[in-house]
Formats: sequence, structure tokens, C-alpha cells
Amino acid sequence: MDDFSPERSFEEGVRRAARDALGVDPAAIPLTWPPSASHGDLATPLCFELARAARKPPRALAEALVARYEPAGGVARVEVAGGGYVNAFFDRDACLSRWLLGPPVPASPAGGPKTIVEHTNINPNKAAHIGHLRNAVLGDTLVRCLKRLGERVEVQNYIDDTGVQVADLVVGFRVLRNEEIADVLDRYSEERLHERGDRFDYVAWNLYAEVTRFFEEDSSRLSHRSDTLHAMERGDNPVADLAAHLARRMVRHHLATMERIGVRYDVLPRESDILAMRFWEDAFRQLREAGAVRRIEEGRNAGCWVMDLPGVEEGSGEDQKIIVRSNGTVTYVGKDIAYQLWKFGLLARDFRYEPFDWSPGPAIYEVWSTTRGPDASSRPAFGRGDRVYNVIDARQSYLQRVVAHGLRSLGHEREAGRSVHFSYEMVALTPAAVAALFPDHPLSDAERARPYLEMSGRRGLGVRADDLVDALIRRAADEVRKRNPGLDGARVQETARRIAVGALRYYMLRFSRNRVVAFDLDDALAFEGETGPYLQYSVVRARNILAKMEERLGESGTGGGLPPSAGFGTLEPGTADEHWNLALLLSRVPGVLRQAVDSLELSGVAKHAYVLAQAFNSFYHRYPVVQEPDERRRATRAALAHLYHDGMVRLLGTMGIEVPDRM
RNA sequence: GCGCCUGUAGCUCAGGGGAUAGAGCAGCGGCCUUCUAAGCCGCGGGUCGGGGGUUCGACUCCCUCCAGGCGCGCCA
Repeated sequence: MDDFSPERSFEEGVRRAARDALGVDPAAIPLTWPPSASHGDLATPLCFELARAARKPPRALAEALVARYEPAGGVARVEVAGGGYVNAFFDRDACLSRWLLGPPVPASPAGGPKTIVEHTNINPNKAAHIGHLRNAVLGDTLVRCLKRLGERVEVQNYIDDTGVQVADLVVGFRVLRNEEIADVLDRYSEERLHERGDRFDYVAWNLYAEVTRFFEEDSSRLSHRSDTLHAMERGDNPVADLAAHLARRMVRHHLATMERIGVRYDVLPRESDILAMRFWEDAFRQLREAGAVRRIEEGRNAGCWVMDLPGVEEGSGEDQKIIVRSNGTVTYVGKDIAYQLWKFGLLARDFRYEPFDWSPGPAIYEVWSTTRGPDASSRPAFGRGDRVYNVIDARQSYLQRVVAHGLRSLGHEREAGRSVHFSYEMVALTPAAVAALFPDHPLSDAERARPYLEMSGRRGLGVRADDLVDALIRRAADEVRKRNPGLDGARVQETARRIAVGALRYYMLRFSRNRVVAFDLDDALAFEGETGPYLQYSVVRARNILAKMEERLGESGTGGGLPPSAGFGTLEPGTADEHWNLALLLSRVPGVLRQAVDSLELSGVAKHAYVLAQAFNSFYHRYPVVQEPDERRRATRAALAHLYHDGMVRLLGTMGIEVPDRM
């Protein structure tokens, strides 16, 4: 596949014409999409920009430019429009023929620079909720888009297995439930829980909320927490082993939940291993030697090591961050700096790795975990990224800034610049949703007046991820059975699963990232309108057309490209634009993906897919394909259906949405 | 107090300095003997939070004010 691109051809043509006709060499050719096909396929407002310096009206410049433009490479002609736009019209038949040959395969250099995406990062002490789903869907979609653009990507899911939250769960089992450690392992084994119709992460969900209340009722009980934390820190004792066990079991659940929606990871770095491998020692030494941290001798923070943040107003509270506490222990952000250094290969140490232990259940897929045991003899290389995306919600912006500053103050300017915080807003619940889902939860008047309420694991306020997925699957399965009587159970389930995942992932992607998602159950469960199933359905329709073309007419409808007799000229007068629009929108997909990744605004991908599906559904409704008597028209339309089908399957693939065989 | 984010149709949201500000939902009215109606077509609905500025041109950039959210821990 060569690099056929009318867009680039237009860009170069305009550049050449600008030089020849106007004597200017613009740094960049601004491109814009005309509002409708009748205006053209691509446009540049370049002449508006040049008008001032040239002291001539934009339209005159545009006319001069157009006169010298030499059409080539898929651009059929250009014309002046409006007050000075230069609009390009593509050679439609030539474009369609080339596009039918399939997309260029991006070269994926096996040893080239690697991009690391860290996402999900759920505390391993309770079930995943819909806020985690937004994180995972955004992260996974970013990964898929990067791969589609030809990048080598490593997916990391950081496991904070040493924190207070895990300790609290240990306290819950040992103190609140008054269980012996051996009994916890037995009575709360996956098997025993299953017999009772329960599951481990759901037990933990409730227990965690209970423990929070337990502490609130009597703060002296917090000694249980600190005792547990100390035991976990010491290691090699039954309490520490229990904590490790609980965390691992929870991670297993999180991985299983995410697997349901098509999200996987390459490696699970554990915080306990960051400590065990003494990453912090090396990072701290580097920070001290570079003078990036300093010890405070007096005042409130006496005895602490802090990092000063330049450009932040003094006294704002954000100008100085404690990295090492007065008792000598490192804070979360300190560990994060060490971890970030490791991701770029800037640490003198590495983890050791082993395949993740999926027991007591079967392995779902191969994923690596860091370990304190021996390093696997044969394994992929992890870390040493060229660029790092941290998918973390906007509430952590400050800490992410501290981490980037840490890199910068060590002289790693390049890495700090390539240390990207993929920030997004949280998923929250409306007061109405809280009242409906948690009837026992009292809401104050102030809370009721708020636009939304944060979910809270500590209060057990939240919609669990698997509950939502289950509800989506049930609803989808009902609909599938209704529409496809006689379809066997396994196929109903698989179809329903794909629809559910499509609905969920689209819902999580359709909002721009800086918008708080006030979760609405009815919207999330919708299958009509701007939803994932709408997109999937349009592809199923295209597939049906192609299948019937083979079945009834024995016409492949395309695989071999556009038949010579076919083309847009064969269509009824006045309908060509609408047909062409489908191909044109598909041709813009690579640009849309690039733009989405560069801006981290993945909602653009979702939106474009939706606009495409709308265009196809309109086409489908108005223009018969299989029923079309004119052979040339039939072939042209089948070619478009084929192009749409393949292009849309790939585009949905970048969002992790699979298309069912039927719906 | 300081910083970041948000404010567009009844509701939920798109909108790359550029052409007539668009979708979905909800409402109303049509379209299933055709390739699946999870669909299509139509109607109604807008001081783009207010005010200033930059620009040939501002929903978009800058300033300011208002309203709401988040952050600013020796928690993670």
C-alpha cells in the first residue's frame, strides 16, 4: 500500500501554488472541513491569514492561488468559495478505488520507542465501581488508538497493596468479623463464597464501609490499623501474608471485571515491590544529590524532606510538598516519583517479575506481576518507556505536577515533558440516584441541593462495575431474544455481552474528559440514539447487505476493488454527494485518531463514529443495494457498504467495541 | 485565600479562530409487503452565564465579574 492521500496532496499543492502565485511560503497550511459535500471535501482558510500582510482581499489571493494550482494525487479540482476559502474536490472514483484496497498497515517497530500507559490502579480492597470503569475505558481506548497509529505500547496497572485501605480490610476480617487468619482463608475462599451466593470483592465492598464506621464510632480502634500497617511493613508474618493474600484476590477480581469489557494489562507493578526493591533509596539519593529536596530544620515541617515547587505562589499551600516524613518514611508522591523514574529507565534498579498468580481460579490471560521471589528466566522487558501516560483523575493533578517536577529537577527535562497526566473528571452520582440506589442512606438538605455527589468507597456509596455490566447484559439479552426468537442461549449471551460492552464503553467515551459524569442509569442502559448499540447495529446492517449480495446474487460486492463500470457517475442525479459523504467521513478516521490522541480527547473518536453511523443509516434507508436493479449502481453502493463495514469495525475496535453477528 | 475545571435548546452533551451554532433524550406528527424499525423523515425549542477586549471574523483567544465543582494532608 502506498501513501495515497488527497489531503497531503492538497496541502502540497496549496503550498506550491502559494509560492508560485503569491510568492509566500507559509509555515503550515491550515486545513478545515467544509460544512457539506457540495462545498468540497477539504478546504483551507489560508488566504484569510495572508490577506493582512499582502494587503489584498482574501478572495483575490484565493483566486490567484487557484489559478496556479495543479491538481494531482486524488484532488480533482480546487475552487474559490465564500470570502476566500480554497476548497478542494477529490477524484471520487479514484479515491474509492484506492480506499477499497484497505488501509495502509502501520509499521510497528518491534524494537522502537515504547509508550507506557498506566491506568485502572484500583485500590485492592473492594470491588471496582463505575469511576474505575471510566478510567479503564479511557486508558484502554488510548492504548488501542496508539496501537492503531503504529506505536508500541506497554500497559501497566499499578497495585497499591501496602496502604491503609488494605490494612483496613485486614482489620475488618480480624477484628470486626473476629476471624482467625486461617479461617479467613477458608471461610472466604472463592468456593465457599460462591456456595453462599456471594463473592469476595463484594464482601470487601461492604466490609470496608463497616470498618470505616467502626473507626468513626471509636477512634481508639485506629490502633488496629496502625498495628496492621506495621506488621505489613515488617513482612514475613501471618498478618502481612493475609494482607498480601487479600490484595491479590482483589486484583484477580478487578482483572476479571475489566476482562469482561475487553480491558487487559501487560504488567502489574506492586507498591510492596517498589519498597522491597528499595526503589526509593535510589530515587532519594538522586533527589538529594541534585538538590531537588531539602530538609526542613524548624517550624511545622521540621525534620521533613520537602520539594519546592517553582511558580507556585508561596502560602497557597501548594508551594512545598513533603516527600519524606519526619519519621523517615516516604510519602505516596515520593514513591510515585521513584516509580515514574523507573518507567523511563532512569532508576538503577528494576523489579523482578513472575506470571500473575490467578489462583484459586483459572488463568484468564497472561499478565506479569512484580514479585519479591526470583525473577522469571524468560520474560518480556518492562519499563524503559519513551513516553508515559498516567491515566488518573483530575483530583490528582497537583500530585502529578509534583511528580513531573521531580523528574525535571533531576535534569530529566525530556522525560518530564513526555510524562503526560491524562486527566479526566470523576464519575459522580446525582442526589436523586443516591436516593434511589441507597434508600437507607440519609441525605442532608445541603447534599440534596448539590448537582452531584462523589462516590465514596468508605461509605459504600457507588455503583459497582459488575452490577452495571450485569444489568446491561440482562437488558441486552432480553432484547436479543425478542428480536431473534430461536437463537440458542450461548449466542444470545455472546451477542448480549458485546452489546452491553458497546453501550458501556460508548457511554464512558462520549463525554469530553473534563466533564464530570453525573451517572444516569437510564442513559447508561440506553440502546437507542447516540449509543454503542446504534453504532453496532449499523455495522450489522452493512454486513447483512454484503451477505445477501453473495447469497442472492453471487456478487462479492467489492473485495477486489471497484469494478470499472461502477462509480459515482452511475448514481441518480443529486444523490452522489450523499453516497460520497460516507467514503469521505471514513477517510478522515486516521486524522480523527491522531487528533484524539494528541489532545487526549477520546470523545472525538466516539463522536466521529456516531456521525459515520448516522450517515450510513441514512444511506441504508434511502438507497437499496441488493434490490437495486442497475448493476453498476448496485456495485457502487455495495462498495460503499463494504468500505463502511470494514472501516467501522476497525474504528469501533479502537474503542474496544466488538460487533455482534446479528442484533 | 490560591490554583485547575465547568457554564451552549426543557434534560444530557458535541462544536479544530472561519461558512446557516449541531446531536441525542424528552414532546408532537409521519414511515415496517423491501438489505433487521436498536432504524429513517419532519415539527417545535438558543441573550452560546454577564460585561469588556484582540481580530477581516469569537461559542472558540485574552481580561473581568457571576454561578457551580475539584484540589491545595507528615492519607493513598
